[in-house]
Amino acid sequence: MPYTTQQKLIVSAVIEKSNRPLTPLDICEAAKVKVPSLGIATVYRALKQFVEEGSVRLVEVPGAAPHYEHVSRQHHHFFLCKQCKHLFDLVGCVRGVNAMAPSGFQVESHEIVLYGSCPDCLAA
Amino acid sequence: MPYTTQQKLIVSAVIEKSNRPLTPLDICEAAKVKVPSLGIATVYRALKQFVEEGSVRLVEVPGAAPHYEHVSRQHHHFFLCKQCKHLFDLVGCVRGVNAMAPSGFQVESHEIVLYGSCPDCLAA
DNA sequence: TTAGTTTTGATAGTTGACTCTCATATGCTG
DNA sequence: CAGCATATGAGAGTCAACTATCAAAACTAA
Repeated sequence: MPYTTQQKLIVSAVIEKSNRPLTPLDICEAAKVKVPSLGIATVYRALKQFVEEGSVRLVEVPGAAPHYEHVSRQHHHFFLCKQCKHLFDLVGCVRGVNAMAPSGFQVESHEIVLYGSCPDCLAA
Repeated sequence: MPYTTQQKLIVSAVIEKSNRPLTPLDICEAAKVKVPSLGIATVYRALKQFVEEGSVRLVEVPGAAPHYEHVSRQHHHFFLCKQCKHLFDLVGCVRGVNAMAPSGFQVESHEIVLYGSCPDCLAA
């Protein structure tokens, strides 16, 4: 049975407190503030465990590295800034998306991603 | 200035004639029928040139390898079968997608992907 | 055709995202 | 707190998708 360690607690806290999906490296950076010796392998191991337990979700977006977010966040989609590569959340969803499939196709889920520039990069 | 070679002509023809997006390996396989000695590096070089010229478009979908398609194909989105990993085209698009972005964000494009099972895999 | 430039194919190398290994450290249970 | 199970960190290894290298071949303009 898994042990509860400082590293896992910090990694979990970082994900839970973030207001956007994070990459394993983002998480490692942020967690090092509390546990400076933290290795990337430990972050990956923690993420794997959390995803299996169901507390964290993998977010895959074309054109971006894999990100992770806490499952408590509701159904939503993403905005990927082409300049800084940051992923932002979009609130809400468009109706009728699943109806785009032709008959005979069974839709299980969908993903919507907008691409462009975020306010910060537009200002710079 | 770029030369016009047999290899590039074949690669271009393969992409143009396909009714779905292809991976570099798909393209290499198909083109080898005409140019058996074709190397994968040449396919990548041709793809890079075509994308720069604007005649071919890169299609990135999470859960699938990078695919390429001819730009003459109209705006559309994709259905990824989770079983056979084939990418299918969807006709049409949903209105109001770009309006999902909060003010301050500049949207350039969007991508919609449906995930599920295709008719063939459902039948099997 | 010739001369110069570009392209090709085979293969080695690179990159990013993990995953494994193992000695050491930490957490848990009695 | 003793003793065993699990976890950690550092670095090596893996894997897929490219990308660089370079001698030989193909292309183009004159």
